Amino acid sequence: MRVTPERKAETRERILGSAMALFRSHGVDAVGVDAIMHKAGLTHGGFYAHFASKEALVAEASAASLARSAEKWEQITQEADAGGALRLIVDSYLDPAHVAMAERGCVLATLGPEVARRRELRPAISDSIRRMISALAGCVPGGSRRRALQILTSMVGAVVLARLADEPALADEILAAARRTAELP
Amino acid sequence: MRVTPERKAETRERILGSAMALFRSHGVDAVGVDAIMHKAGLTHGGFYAHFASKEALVAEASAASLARSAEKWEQITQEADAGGALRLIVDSYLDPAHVAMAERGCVLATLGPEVARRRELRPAISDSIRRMISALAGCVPGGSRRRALQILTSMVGAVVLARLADEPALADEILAAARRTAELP
DNA sequence: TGTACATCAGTGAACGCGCGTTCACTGATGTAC
DNA sequence: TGTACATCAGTGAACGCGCGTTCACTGATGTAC
Repeated sequence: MRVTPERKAETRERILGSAMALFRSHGVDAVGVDAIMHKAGLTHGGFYAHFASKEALVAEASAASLARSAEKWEQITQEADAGGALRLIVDSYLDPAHVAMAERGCVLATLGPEVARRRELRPAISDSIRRMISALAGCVPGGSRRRALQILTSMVGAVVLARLADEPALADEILAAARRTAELP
Repeated sequence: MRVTPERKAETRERILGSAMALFRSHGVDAVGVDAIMHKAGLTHGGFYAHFASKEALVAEASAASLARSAEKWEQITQEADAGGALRLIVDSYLDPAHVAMAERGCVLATLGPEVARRRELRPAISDSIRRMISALAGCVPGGSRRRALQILTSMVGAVVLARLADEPALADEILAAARRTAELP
């Protein structure tokens, strides 16, 4: 059943979206092409009309997920004053809701080590990391890149650690400490 | 070929050691029982004389790897004065050599998200995290638990991010920023 | 101490299963006249 | 505008392959007498 280019693009986006959510929830290797296509409302055979291989999808999905985060941060810094933007970014990142909803969470904290093992993905991921650092630096006193890195670094570590905590109290303590590193009470 | 209990225990440790290294290098799902046993100098069939299943090995290997890190930190705090211990822990964690050698690296940064998805592993992992926090708090001014959490959090995030960097300069900048969070130049 | 039997760590073939990928087919839509 | 053919997104059966696990077997060592 032939379809307009627009509808084909929509289907492709739907597959990408399903993949982004499933990879972040369960990890790249634990999610099959079958599950991704099913979540997108299709059957597995049609996958190869949109992507050359599962690996190609992994590359595109992880890069796109993180680029979306970078874009969101850039928007926030453009729409709010420096202090407000920093608060918005940090509070939403260190929100227990972010910890709980890995399927929509930051790729750095959900798939960081898995993505790092695929060397060919690093350039695209690093581009988004640089954008995130710049966005943070733009709303930090003095525009300090080092301060931006300190904040990014502790936010990513905090979410990774909070997800490992077996008690909410420990997770909350971890998130609160990272909030302090960003100099927010 | 029957064997003394001591030799059996040695073999078991060898399998565990192979698994710990391979999981950290390539991820849990990318490493098969076959590869683990081969690295231990055995054939795959013998695996089940030592572990009930691959999942049981994953649980034991990840918990043991992290417990070893916790133990190392505790030893350092006992053998050095506070300032020296903090410097030793932080410098070795934020060493580019740690970033490069994932197979011997901290489980939090190599397998954090993967382990977090297996809920049943969280208690054992959290126990080690608590020990690491206590060890750090013991060598931080005022014994501050919050300071310990801030340091742990940024160290884990820094290693995750440094492994994603496509250029050594970016990785070094990330590690240097985290070193500053620990108030080391 | 020496002999006969029991044990069981480790081997390697075999198992079922789910994976990524391929392929013949379909039918709705695009294009040519 | 209407008709005939070409295209190709999506279907679902089939493929080879590697995985986790099982199992009959082996032979070195432990135990009983």
